[in-house]
Amino acid sequence: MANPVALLHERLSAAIITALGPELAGADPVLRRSAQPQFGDFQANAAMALGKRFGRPPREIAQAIVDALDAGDICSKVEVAGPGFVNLTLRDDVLGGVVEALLEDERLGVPVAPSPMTVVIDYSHPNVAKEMHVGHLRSTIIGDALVRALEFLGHTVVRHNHIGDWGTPFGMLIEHLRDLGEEKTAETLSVGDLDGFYKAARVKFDDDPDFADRARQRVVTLQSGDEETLRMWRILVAESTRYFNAVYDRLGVTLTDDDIVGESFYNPWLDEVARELEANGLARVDDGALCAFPEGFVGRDGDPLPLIVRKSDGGYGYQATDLAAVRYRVRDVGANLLLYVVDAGQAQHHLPMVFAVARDAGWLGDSRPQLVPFGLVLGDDGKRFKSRSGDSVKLSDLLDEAVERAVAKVAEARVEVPADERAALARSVGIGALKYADLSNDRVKDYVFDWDRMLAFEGNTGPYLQYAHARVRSIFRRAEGVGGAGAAGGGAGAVVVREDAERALVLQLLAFSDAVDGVAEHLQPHRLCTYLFELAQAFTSFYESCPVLRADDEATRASRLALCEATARTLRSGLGLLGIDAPDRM
RNA sequence: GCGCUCGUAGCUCAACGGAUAGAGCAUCUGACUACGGAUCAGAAGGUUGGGGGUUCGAAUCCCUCCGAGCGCGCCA
Repeated sequence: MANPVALLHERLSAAIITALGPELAGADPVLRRSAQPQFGDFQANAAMALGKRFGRPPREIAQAIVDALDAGDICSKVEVAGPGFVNLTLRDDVLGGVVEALLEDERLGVPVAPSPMTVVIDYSHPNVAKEMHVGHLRSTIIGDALVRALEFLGHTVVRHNHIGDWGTPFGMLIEHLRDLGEEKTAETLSVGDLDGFYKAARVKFDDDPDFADRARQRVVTLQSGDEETLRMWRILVAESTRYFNAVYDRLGVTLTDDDIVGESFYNPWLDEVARELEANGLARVDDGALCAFPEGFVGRDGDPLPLIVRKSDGGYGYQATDLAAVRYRVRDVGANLLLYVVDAGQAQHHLPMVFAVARDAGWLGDSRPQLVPFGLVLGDDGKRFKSRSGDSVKLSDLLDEAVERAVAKVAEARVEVPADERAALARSVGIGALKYADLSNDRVKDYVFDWDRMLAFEGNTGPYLQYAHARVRSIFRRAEGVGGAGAAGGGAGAVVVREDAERALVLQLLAFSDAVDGVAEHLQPHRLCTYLFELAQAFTSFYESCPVLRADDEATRASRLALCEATARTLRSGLGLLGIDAPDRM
């Protein structure tokens, strides 16, 4: 049988039409999981709103829908309750069929999106010759999780790593490179001392007027396209991206060099962007700078807030670059949806202004720009997460510590892990814990960083989920060892759902599709985290109360093995969509 | 001053406008000759920052006040 929930949705829609008339075609039956298990498996909440609309008691409407509903092949019980809820309980044989179908389906019951989009997603965006820190961590892993979910749903996703590789600081950085020598520069950047390099340049810029003059001059030379200056600029970019890639690799994200479309990429179009805005009357010169004043943005004094397209010195800044990027992503990439995974505080004026100007200029067409803002990482003092020295925490140091702590945890493992697997396992656990701790919180809120909590094997953590997965896998190792029937492959026998714990597990397996949809629709990875945690809990509960290998009879054993198989695959797949490994043993 | 975001159990967090606001941690009570106890079963813990409003129904939407964080002209 196809997904019984989807079927039920169709039948309820049909019943609404039968009961209330054809004008209700397309009405949402408001089908949800039940608030409480004792009410049933699902509830349909449409009757209350419809009662209002038709001026009839909601319970009467609910009863009419139930009378018109043809769902005997799906539900064992359908009843009206409370103010007008329709409570629905699925048949046990239907639930058994669900698991059999899931095991036949590579996609684990997640359909592809009916109307696939082309999505450009702007995330990670570190700055050349500048260290990556926790803010980049959030952008990178949230963006990466969204990418994976959107791609899984069949959308075309174009990653844009909008690295900061252009603009004023490069005068200073290139001059510092010249002073330091190319070889020494490459060495410094490749070992990851990006902050050291940047700060040294900064200090010279602030303290040495002569250096500052050279730096300012160098920006002009760079932007005018001087080949020798560009060559030095490329050294900075190449060494930095090599370092970024090393971090991405450790982090296990999908970004590659092919995804780098930095600020410099848009340089050739900036003049055109400025000219077009000026010609359209959308920008005018104010205080020497070419500014656009989109409606609805006011500054401190209540004056219109400018978006500075071209600075008074004739140069272009990030605002022009972002305008050109919108134009490029819509016109040349063909994006329907533009996502920006950015710090919530950082771009609260800037990007909405860019969107407003781009819309006024007609560059957006039917495409939709969408901020995907995220909150701060806080220390246990409730303030912005900092290292002991008070600096922002280097992302690479954070990764080191995560793996280091995981090594210690893995050493305590009860199950012998072969020595050659230990390093990889510690990495999977440490990095997974770090990512899960971040992704499991509502993206837009600040969250408190706590090593002990994230690496705990109890509670809503990465390790708990990985552990649940490893336990299921362990059953299969044993089953194979014994050589019993239906050992590994699964999907062989009929699935019989009898115990409460089996029922709860199957209902949770059935909800995977909604969880993935929720991530894509709301751009919130934490929905999948919550789902997987509940799945892991449903499994361990089943695991405690329903013997698998020692089941009473062969049919039950095969049925429960199939449940285990579906659980393991869903856990692995779900963790995979979050960018987290699912080791077979830990 | 204006704007944006947030405020839920002691702590960390959930909850497409739906029923009695749910988890985890910590606390307390149970279950170990274990298909992996890094677990499970259960108890206790709440005026959803305060006050109004809309709605059959509000943690969720609107207004207001309080509190926290962030932003507001040539840096990104």
